[in-house]
Formats: sequence, C-alpha cells, structure tokens
Amino acid sequence: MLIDNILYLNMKIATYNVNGVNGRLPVLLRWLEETAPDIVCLQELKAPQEKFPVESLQAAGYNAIWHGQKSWNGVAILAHNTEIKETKRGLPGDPDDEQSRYIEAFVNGIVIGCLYLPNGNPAPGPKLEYKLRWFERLQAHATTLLKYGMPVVLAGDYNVMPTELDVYKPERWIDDALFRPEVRQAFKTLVEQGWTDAIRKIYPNETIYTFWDYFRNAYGRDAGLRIDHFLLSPDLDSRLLAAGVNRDVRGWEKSSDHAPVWIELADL
DNA sequence: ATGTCGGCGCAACGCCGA
Repeated sequence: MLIDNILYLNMKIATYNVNGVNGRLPVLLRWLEETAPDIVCLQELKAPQEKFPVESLQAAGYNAIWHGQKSWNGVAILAHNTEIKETKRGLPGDPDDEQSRYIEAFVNGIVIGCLYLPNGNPAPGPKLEYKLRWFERLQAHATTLLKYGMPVVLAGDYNVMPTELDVYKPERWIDDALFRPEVRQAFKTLVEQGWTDAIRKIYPNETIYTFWDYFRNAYGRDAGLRIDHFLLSPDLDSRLLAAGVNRDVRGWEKSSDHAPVWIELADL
C-alpha cells in the first residue's frame, strides 16, 4: 500500500460475518473507514447477486468479488485498491450444492479462501449431515491448496468453537451443532493438516470471542463464542505479526451478531 | 424453552434461518 510516498508492506486481512450486507451497510462502511483493512472476507450477505452494494464499496476504495444468494448465505472478498483474481466460486466436491458459501481469489500474492460453513442446527438431523459433508469437502480442498505450496489464508465463519476456551458456558453447548464432538473433531482434523489457527496462536490462553447472540443481552454479559477463524498455510505462520477482534463494532447501532476479526501479516 | 435479528412475501406481520 502506498501512502504519501511511503511503502507499507504489511498486510491486514479481516473477516466479518455481516448478517445482511445491505442492512449493515452503514456499519460496514464505518468499520472499513476506521480500521482500513487491505483484504476483507464477508459472509452472510443475505442478498442476491444483483443487490450487492458494489458502488458503495468502490466509493470506499474497495474492489470486490462476491457470490450472492437470495435471502441467505452469500460470501464476498474485498481488496483496497488492489486487483482480485477469482480462483474459485463454490467449494469443490458437490456440483449439486447450490448454497453460496465459498469464494476464493488470488490477492497480493496470497490465496484467500472466504468461507461460510453451514450452521448445522437443529442437530442431529439433515442440516448437521450437510455441515459434516461440507467439512469433508473443505478438508479435501484444503489438502489441494497445501499441495500447491502457495501462501493461503482460509478465513470466515466456521460455525465451530474449537475448544472449551472458546465458549462462555461449554456445558450448555455440548449437543449444539457448533460444539458437538464430531464437529470439533472435523475442525481439528483440518487444522492438523498443517494449518495455523492465527487467533489462538497470538492469544494461546485467553478468552477471545467473535460472536455474541442477540438474545438475552449476550454482548453486555460477554456471553460469547469464538467461531470466526483464520487458518494460515505453513509458510504464512512465520509472517503472522498480530491479530485481534474489533469487539466494539458489535456494540454499534444495527450491528451484526458477529464482530470483525483481523490478522496482520509481514511482507516477505 | 426462551430470547432478537434480517429478509421475504399476492404487502403486513408471520415465517424462516441463525
């Protein structure tokens, strides 16, 4: 990024489940303005392809690619004054899957996979089965990405709390599709391919939440969950400088139930 | 079990998904 003739080489990448990109547009634009991420992964657009607010984002300096869907799901990748080369639209492994949950691009020399993993509730049931199948497809595609040997960031709403440290009251979530043993195991199997959970690496023992339910004043009570994650390929692990959650955004008027999460990577 | 959101639809509030 070039500002006042000074070259800044570090890169800030963020992920944000906006829960309706048009309903949250003022919040999204304010957050972009205040935190100036270089690359952004968005989930839960809840907008059809033609209703994505591309003009507003361009006016804020962001190029965008997106995969919309009426009412639900939807993912996008934004890049500040930078070219985005789309490499995938839809997660491989099931041509009949019509839900818009994965988009991937080459940006600034990094492969950015933006994902919105299925919620899976009510569980057990077909929605949990779909979630577990989707996880298997993600594991398969993640293996392929590692084989390329390129720097890769898999960012998004995984709808999984990986450990008890990631839930305000673990005992209440045992049967929930976001915390069931088989779902946590699926996340663990994925990470053990060789990925780095960036937030957990920077904060090994701390309670870090990225989501607070709208119900029962969850944000006020800090009854949160950590479900939005960054997985880094092995060569990016040593470039991880910092990471965090923009918690205050969750407290803004008309906020999403998720907060934006970010990482900063050093240039090579 | 409950709670609160955004988006949807024979257009107003009940439903779905989260």
